Amino acid sequence: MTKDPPAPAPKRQGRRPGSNQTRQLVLDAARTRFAEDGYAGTTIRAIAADAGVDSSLVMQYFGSKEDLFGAVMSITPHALSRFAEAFDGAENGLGERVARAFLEIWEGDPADSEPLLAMLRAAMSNEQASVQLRDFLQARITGLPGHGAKEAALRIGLASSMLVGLTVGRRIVRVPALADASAESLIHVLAPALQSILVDPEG
Amino acid sequence: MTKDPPAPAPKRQGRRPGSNQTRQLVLDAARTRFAEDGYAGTTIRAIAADAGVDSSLVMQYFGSKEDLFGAVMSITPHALSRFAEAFDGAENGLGERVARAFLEIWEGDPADSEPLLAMLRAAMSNEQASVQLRDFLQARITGLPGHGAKEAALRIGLASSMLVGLTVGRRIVRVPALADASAESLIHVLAPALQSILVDPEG
DNA sequence: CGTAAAACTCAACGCTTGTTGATATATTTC
DNA sequence: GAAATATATCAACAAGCGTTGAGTTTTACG
Repeated sequence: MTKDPPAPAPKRQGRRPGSNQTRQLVLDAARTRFAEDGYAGTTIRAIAADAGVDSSLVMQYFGSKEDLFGAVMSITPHALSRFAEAFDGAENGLGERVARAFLEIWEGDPADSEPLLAMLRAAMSNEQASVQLRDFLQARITGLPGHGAKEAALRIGLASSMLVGLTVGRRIVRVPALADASAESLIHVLAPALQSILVDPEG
Repeated sequence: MTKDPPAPAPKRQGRRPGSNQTRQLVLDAARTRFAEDGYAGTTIRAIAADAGVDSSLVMQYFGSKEDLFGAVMSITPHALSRFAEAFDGAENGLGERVARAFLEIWEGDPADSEPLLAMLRAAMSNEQASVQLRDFLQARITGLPGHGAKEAALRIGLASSMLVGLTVGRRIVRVPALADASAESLIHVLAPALQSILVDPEG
């Protein structure tokens, strides 16, 4: 039980921890690169070049490529709340609300969609990303009114994977029929399908 | 218009082109590796080790990693015909037939599913695979009765991407709710959704 | 000023990668 | 057996990778 050294005024001299500006620059470059090229396809050197710094600075900031990737992969609060509010509310129109929320996020600010894209692309061959995406989807899978727990999990899992598939088709494989379609025409076909998955007509 | 040299009996001497056995061994190892680790994550050396040969032999047979990958990626005739017959027939029950055909292929012979898995995994970061998968999906996108050409393309595209998403969830990200579900319980939820995508109730 | 700390760069390391040419071993025909 | 051709191995390459440690510049405090 010795007292901690008081150090009430630890004002050390020297340069202050500074602007975080470059760090954010690196983070942005990494986010875009990982989203574009996947985990294995992205190099620290390329990220550093995009950010206009030396590759060792990237290491100094983030420790390793894996750690940098971990720092990039995250669902923004905005995207998260957008999903949550779509699931809230009456069963009626649930399918359309979810479809609309999903498409809005993907058509909106890249800062919301790029981490998701990076996660998805990397989840194909990187275990860390795979676990993260799995946990995110799993977290969405909770009580859905009117079903047993097991069937509710299956239904939300299927709905999520359907949206994942849509993103793969539109943004990654870029199937023209999907990539060129307007959000409204997608919703028109998507909404009833999602509704039938989420709300069993016989339930 | 000079006559071609007749060369009726070009019986050259030397060892005959032989068994193709090793070549097939390499091809099998490559198929499994690419399906498991993706394109970037797979190394020629690993494939060669799996097949029990030297890595230069792989190069000698297939020229390059890209060419080997091209030789691996292919939809088997069995899988192809299974899909085609599911799309044939009455609108009634179309969703269930497609869902059933799809799951049968994935639960069946790995020789049918592994090239598809390799293709899908690699399509996330490899342009060649992306194009191949896009062409395959695009080829499926043809006349669907009762709709205009553009809407038909959108509907089949959406149905396909939904099935792609299911595979991502079950086989790649391995979301427990999907990976552990039985084929029957998946079909029970999937079939009505596919039906609503493929056959517009208002059409 | 001097000094200390942060921000940043430079040059190199050990390693793995796809790919290559030389070389050795089988197998077949003359 | 000799020659020719297929099959397979070996050792090495040039390039790129993540990563490291030492060194340089910039900024802030005393």
